[in-house]
Amino acid sequence: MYDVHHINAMRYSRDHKKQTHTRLVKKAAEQFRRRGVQGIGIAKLMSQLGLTHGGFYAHFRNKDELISAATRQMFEEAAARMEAAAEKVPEGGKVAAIVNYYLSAGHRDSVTQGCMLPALAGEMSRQPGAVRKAYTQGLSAYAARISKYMRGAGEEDRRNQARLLFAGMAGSMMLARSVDDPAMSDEILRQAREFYSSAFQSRETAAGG
Amino acid sequence: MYDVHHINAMRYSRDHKKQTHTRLVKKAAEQFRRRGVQGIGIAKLMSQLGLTHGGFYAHFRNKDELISAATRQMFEEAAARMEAAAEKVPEGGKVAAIVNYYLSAGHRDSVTQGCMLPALAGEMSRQPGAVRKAYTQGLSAYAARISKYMRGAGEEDRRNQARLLFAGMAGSMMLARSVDDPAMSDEILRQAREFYSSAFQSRETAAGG
DNA sequence: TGTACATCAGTGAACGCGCGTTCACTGATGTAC
DNA sequence: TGTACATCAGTGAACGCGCGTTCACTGATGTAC
Repeated sequence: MYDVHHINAMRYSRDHKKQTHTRLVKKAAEQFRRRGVQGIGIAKLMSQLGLTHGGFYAHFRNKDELISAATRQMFEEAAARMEAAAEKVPEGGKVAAIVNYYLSAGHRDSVTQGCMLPALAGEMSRQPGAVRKAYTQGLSAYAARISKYMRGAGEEDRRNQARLLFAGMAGSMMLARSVDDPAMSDEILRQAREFYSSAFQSRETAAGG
Repeated sequence: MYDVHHINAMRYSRDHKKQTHTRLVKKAAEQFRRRGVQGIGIAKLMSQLGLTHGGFYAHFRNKDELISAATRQMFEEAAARMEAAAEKVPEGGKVAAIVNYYLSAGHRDSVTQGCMLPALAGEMSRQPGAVRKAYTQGLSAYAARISKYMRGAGEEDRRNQARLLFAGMAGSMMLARSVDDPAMSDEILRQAREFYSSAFQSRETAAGG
């Protein structure tokens, strides 16, 4: 269904532009998390790919479209990481594994690779409609992918549990990152790990699985 | 201990400048929450007070000092609101009152008057040292003022409980504000109210009132 | 009571800078013949 | 195999704009005499 029918005339390899597009979205996803959506401009972003700013508009109609694409990318990345953390442990420990991974010092210290919620959700309420739409869909998809590890009466309930858990963990991570004092930051994470892993037990544990 | 000794030569009333200072901090606290710290500039802020931008530097050395002052103001305001919500109800219901107030649609819809955490904590980790210091102190003072309503073995434990509760509620409020869909937003708040008011019971209830 | 002067909160032009966006262009490539 | 041409990802000058900050100034006031 791609436009593969008129592949003719290209400067670089067949899918060079697609690769540039991908690199751009990934770099944006990193930089937005590190500096905030307003904290990094098109020119700086493009120069970090070895390109100049004018070329940006061959890939996106405007900055908001890039923000939307980066938002989808960030949710997708984070969901994959959470699944990876959960898949490493046996049934019954999966929620604890997710909580311990999410609320780890490693996750705190790698903002550019982590969940977007602690870094960017506060700014999302100030974004234009198109961005918020992409964000809301991304968040729902995120909760849906985590739901399989949660306790709950049905799929919808499990998704709500996942959303509640991630909202809470995002709040604690946000505080752990914003605070001045490293010891306080560690304490915030430690207390949150304890609280959330006991409050949300694994689906299988609860079911006796 | 004020500089009241050389009160001479003044255009307006005796404490006119102090009043302007106060108005400026309050307006900044509103606008920062609504638009983000980078979303409102000195010129716009001053013009909202009927003043011009140049006068700003008679009140603050730079924008960061205003951010610090506004941060203290926001924590102070929020703490007072939480105490007011708690004082309205009898012993045993105070944590529930705080949770229900914090996670209300009213609080969600009045960003400019609400707790700064859902609106600004994400940006705080990107602020310069002086701002983060004021923020960290403000947060600790906030937790200390709420601690009297919390369960816990000692004062430190109760402060930690308050911080954990507010981190979690801030995360849920942040999601409720960022999401596109009003029904989803209401659901996020409803589920969070249920979860946090049952997870954190009042000090007096736990102690047997 | 009347005049000269000092005070200082606030004014507004100017600064260098970075932003998002537009657009005429370049030049390496694949294709047609 | 060799030449002319079409393609198009990326270039870079230019746009209008808003930012934080500086600084010489203004003008209403209180004080001194």
